[in-house]
Amino acid sequence: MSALPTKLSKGEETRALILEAAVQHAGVNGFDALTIGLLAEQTGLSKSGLFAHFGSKEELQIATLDEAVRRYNEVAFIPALKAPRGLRRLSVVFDNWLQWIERSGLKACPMIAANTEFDDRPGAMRDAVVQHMQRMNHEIMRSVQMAIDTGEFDTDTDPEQFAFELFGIISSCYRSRNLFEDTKANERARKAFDRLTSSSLAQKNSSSSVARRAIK
Amino acid sequence: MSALPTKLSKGEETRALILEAAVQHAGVNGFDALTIGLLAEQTGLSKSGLFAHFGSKEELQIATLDEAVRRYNEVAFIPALKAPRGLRRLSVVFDNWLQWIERSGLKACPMIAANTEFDDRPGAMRDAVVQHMQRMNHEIMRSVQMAIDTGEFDTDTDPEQFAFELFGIISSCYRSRNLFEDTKANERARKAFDRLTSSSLAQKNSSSSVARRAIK
DNA sequence: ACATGATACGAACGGTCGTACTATTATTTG
DNA sequence: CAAATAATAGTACGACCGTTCGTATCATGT
Repeated sequence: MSALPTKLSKGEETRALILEAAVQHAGVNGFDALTIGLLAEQTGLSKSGLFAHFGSKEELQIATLDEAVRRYNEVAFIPALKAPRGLRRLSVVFDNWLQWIERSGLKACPMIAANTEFDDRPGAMRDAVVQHMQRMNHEIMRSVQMAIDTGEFDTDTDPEQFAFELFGIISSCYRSRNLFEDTKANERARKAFDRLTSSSLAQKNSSSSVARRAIK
Repeated sequence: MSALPTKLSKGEETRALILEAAVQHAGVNGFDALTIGLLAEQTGLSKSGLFAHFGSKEELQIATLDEAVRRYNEVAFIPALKAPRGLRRLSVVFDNWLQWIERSGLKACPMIAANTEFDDRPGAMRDAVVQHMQRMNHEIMRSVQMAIDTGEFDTDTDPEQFAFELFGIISSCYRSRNLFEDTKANERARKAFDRLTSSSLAQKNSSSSVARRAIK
C-alpha cells in the first residue's frame, strides 16, 4: 500500500520524528512558535542535534509545512482520486478535506495556520505557503473542470470562483469547530457545499432537492 | 460626528498611540509578535514606560484586539446601520466588512489573525477572541433575521447557516487578496454573496439574475 | 504656586531565542 | 573489522524576551 518501502537511515528516521512533533505544534501554536529548544525537549534531542537537521529555523518551518502538505495529500487528496471524475470526486475531495485533521491525528491544521501567519510577511516561508496553496487551488479547479467536462456542471461554471467559495466553506468550518466549538460545523459545511454545487449544476431548472440527490 | 469629544488625558493619549501601532503590527505579524520592546521603539517610549500601561503582555494583546474590534464597529458596522433593515442593510454590512481594512488604513485584519492564532490555545486571549467573534456572529444573524422579517428572505432561511457561509466568503476574500494577490477577490466575494442571498430569497422560482437586481 | 498623583525612564533580572563552533559518539560502508 | 561518514551532544554567544523596581519628571487640580 505504501509508496516506497525504502528503509530509512537513522537521520531520516529522527528527522521524521522531529517533523511529527513539529507538525503537531505548528498547527496549534503556529510556525513562529516552532522553537528549536521546545522541539528538542519534546523529541529528546539536544538543541544543536536537532538544529543540525535543518540548518536554520526557516528551513525547519518550511520542512514542517512540506510535511503537513505531504500528509494532506497522503490521507485526503490522493485517496479521493479513486472516485470517478466529476461531481462524485469533487464531493469526496471536499469530504476528505474536512476530515483530514482528525484522520491524521492532528489537533489543528498547519496549513490554515501558515496561511494567515505569512500572508503578509515576505520571505521564503511565505513563498512556500503561496506555492502550496496555489497548487491546492489548482487541483480544486481541475476537479471542478472535470465536473464541467462530464456534463454535470453547467458550462458557464467558473472553476476559480468555485474554488474561491470552497476555500471559504473550509475556513468557516475550521473556525466554527475550533472557535465556536460548534458540533454541527461539518454538517453546515456539507450543506454549504451542496448549495454551492447545486447552483452550478447543468439544467438550471432543477430544484435544489434534486441537486442534493444527484450528489450522494 | 464623533461620539464623545472628551479631552484625553496624557495617559489615554499615549495609550491610544501605542494601540495604533499595536493594531497595525498585530494584523500583519500576529499577536504573539506584539513584543514590548519593538512597540516601545516604534512609539518612542521606553519598555518599562509602555509596559506600565498594560501590566502584562496578555493585557496588551487583549487591549489591542479590543481596539481593533472597536475600529471595525466604528468604520464598518455602525455606519451600515443607517441602511434600512433587511437585505439592503445586510448588503451594506457585507460591503463595509470587505472594505474596512483599507478604510481604516490597516494592512491586514487583526481579528482574522487572532482568529487562527488563538482558536486552539486556552487562555484569556482566546476567551476574548471567542467573545468578540460570537458577538459579530450574533449581529450577522440578527441582520439576516431582519431580512426574513421584511419578507425578502424565505422563512425557512437559517440565519446561523447564512452567517457561517458569510464568514467563509470573507475568509476566502482575505486569502485571495493577501496570499494569491488576486485583484478580483472583492469581485468574487461579491458574486458569492449574491449567490448566497439569491438562494435565500422568498419566491424560490426567481432566477439568480432577478436576485442580483433585487440587491443593488 | 504648590502639592500630589500620574506618567515615564533606566537599569537589571532570569530566561529563552537562534546560531556557531568543536568534540564525541553512532552508523554505514568497503 | 577498520575506516569513513553521518548524527548527535556540548558549550558558548549575543540578542531579545517579559517583568520588576526605584527614581525622576510631568501634568493636573486647588
